[in-house]
Amino acid sequence: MSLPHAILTALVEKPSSGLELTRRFDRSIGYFWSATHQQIYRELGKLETEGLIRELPGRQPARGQKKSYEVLPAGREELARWTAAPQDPRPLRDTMLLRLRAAAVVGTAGVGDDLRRHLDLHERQLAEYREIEERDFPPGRDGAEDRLRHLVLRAGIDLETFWTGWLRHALAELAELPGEGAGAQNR
Amino acid sequence: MSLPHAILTALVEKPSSGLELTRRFDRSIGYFWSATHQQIYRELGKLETEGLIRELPGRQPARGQKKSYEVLPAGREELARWTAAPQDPRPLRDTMLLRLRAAAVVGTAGVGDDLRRHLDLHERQLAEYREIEERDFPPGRDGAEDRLRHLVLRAGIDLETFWTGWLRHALAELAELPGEGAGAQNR
DNA sequence: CCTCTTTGTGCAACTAGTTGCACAAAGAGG
DNA sequence: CCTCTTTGTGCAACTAGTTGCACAAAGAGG
Repeated sequence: MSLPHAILTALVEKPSSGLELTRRFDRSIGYFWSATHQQIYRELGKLETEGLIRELPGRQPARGQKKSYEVLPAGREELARWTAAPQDPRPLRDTMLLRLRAAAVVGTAGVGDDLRRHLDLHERQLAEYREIEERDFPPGRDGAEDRLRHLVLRAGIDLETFWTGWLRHALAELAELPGEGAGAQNR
Repeated sequence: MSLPHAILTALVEKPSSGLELTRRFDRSIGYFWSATHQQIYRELGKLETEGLIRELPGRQPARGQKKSYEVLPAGREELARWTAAPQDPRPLRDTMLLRLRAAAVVGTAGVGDDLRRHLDLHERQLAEYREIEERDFPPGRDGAEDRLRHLVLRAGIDLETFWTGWLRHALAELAELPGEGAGAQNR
């Protein structure tokens, strides 16, 4: 439902080839809408046949057969339409929360290690977001585009802040419980 | 990947029929692993043929042909195994963030209303979580099961707190931007 | 009694997302 | 030159999740 619009957004920001898009998804757009390169190529094909994007003209095939795409007016309209349309937030699906709930009935053996690992992952992600913030959003810029993008980055930062805080709390709770590691069984 | 384990967790907590599970997913487990009744029935079938759960014996068919299931030892083992196994957090996919990023290039017309609507939804969810907290986790309880479940609820509360805070911030930012509602176009 | 609604279970078809390759061209290292 | 790796594009098969029904039994309302 949203991948085509994620790609349209990326291409409006800057026309790109499939691989460039893949890279940009890994670094930026993908922070809140992840996609694999296979998904991206498939979707580029669809968007092209639907007439929302086209191959950038005036391009030598360069290395490989690298094709670059740009967004057509119809694509921009579709993106604007989609952006303005109301949408319900998608229901949460989080494995770690589910696992803790499961641990309440089958024991907490093993989860502590993975909580620590997740804490580390989220700390790295948070650090990365902060670097991006310092680099791309120095104080004093206030174009509309910058402010909106900063707002989105802010969400990422706040989310990771929530996770690191909560994971630390979870680890502290777990430490107080009897027999983690020994394979605590309740009932 | 995780639906069967969500169901196993729910069934270990309390044996149930398909409909009861559906209700419990709407109220509790589903807060962090949502599922439709069709998914649930399908999965119950699979879990039964795999020998992880079985129909509760000694049950009159009551009304309809209501079948209740309970977890077998093999199911409990599988759940414990899954809980202890390391798993990567699944990449984020959030439509609202994507839409704001899109709004940065195609204009913010229309998003304000939906931001307000989302704020309202998240505020309700937060209120609901807080009620559950007051009702189910009065101060002073500290069985391991309760503490773990409380921890999970805490994550829900903190997440909704993040969303309400961020959405308010987003609305404030948007109000400062030129020409929302008039269909702001950049470039 | 007879309809109408609610409760409960489920199939079928579809869409979205993932996994596992395949393969061609170009450059790197000997 | 010849292999080996990297870059770039993509197909095919699968798994997970969603949507749209269908239908039967029980209870509610006249």
